[in-house]
Amino acid sequence: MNDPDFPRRIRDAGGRVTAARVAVLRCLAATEEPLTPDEVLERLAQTAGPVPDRVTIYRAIEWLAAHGLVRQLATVGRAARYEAVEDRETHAHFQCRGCGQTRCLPAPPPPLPPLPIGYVAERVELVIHGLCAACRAGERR
Amino acid sequence: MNDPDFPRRIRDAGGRVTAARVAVLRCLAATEEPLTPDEVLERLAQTAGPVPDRVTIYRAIEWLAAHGLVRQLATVGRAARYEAVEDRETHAHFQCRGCGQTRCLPAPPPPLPPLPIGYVAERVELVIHGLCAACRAGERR
DNA sequence: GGTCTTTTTGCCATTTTATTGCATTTTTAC
DNA sequence: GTAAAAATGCAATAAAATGGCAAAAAGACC
Repeated sequence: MNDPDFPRRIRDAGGRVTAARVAVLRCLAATEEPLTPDEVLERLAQTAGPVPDRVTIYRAIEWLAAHGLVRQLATVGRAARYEAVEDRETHAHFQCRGCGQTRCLPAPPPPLPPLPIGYVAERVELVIHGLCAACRAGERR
Repeated sequence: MNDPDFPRRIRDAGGRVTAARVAVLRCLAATEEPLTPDEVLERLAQTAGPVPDRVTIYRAIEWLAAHGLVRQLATVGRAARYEAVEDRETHAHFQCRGCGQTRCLPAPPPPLPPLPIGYVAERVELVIHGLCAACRAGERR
């Protein structure tokens, strides 16, 4: 498991420890599925304490992403989705074309194809497009 | 190689053959890299003939995607990106975190991880996040 | 704890990307 | 050529994200 001391992780990254950053990081770390900024806001709104402004959420996520505590996923939806960076095993992302939901799946790390010269790879992401159980049941067949 | 008879492919998909659909499909098929709707519009604007409205481009892409002639990629950028569906060899997508550009790379098809029951996979996409040669040179090191 | 400096936040306005409604035009079948 | 169905253009609207700036909070120092 990862160190759940979010304030320390933020301080170690060289930033100020603010309520918004801690709340956003905790929210993303506590969630199974990657969330959009608005989904983070919704969840924080249901928690005790003051709710940060939407713009603050965006900026907190931006800062967390720039400092490697959170990462943005490749998605087909309109809104960006983020997940906390944990050192759990590698995983892929399933994305439902029906409801747009994204969820993590355990998966071995895929092989890295050769890149053009001068290019550097920093991360490899496997995205499985398809239909989730609920959406499949909902489609007329 | 693929059949370049775009009107026929559109008719075979069960739709009307319109100038906008043919132009959008041809544009995407003629381009190395996946394009955003606005990039498609830019390119069509530089071509001879009447330029379709932006909304028409959106709707043409939507129709083409719904009928399997075009597909939307998983991206981290703000705008959606599309590529023509060709039966060329499988490929991955490289996405530069500097300039946001997306390009195709030849790559073997990645293994499909097991899915939760009830889920169906329709496509697997491999996304390599990193820096392109130009952006890497631009970053201070 | 009090004071100072720097960073972050909240609010408002704005931009970018995408979607909807509806009258007009185009496509296709006959 | 004509009629029915579908697609388009235009204007308005929605959704997601960003920028500017004054007020507030965090951290460093005493």
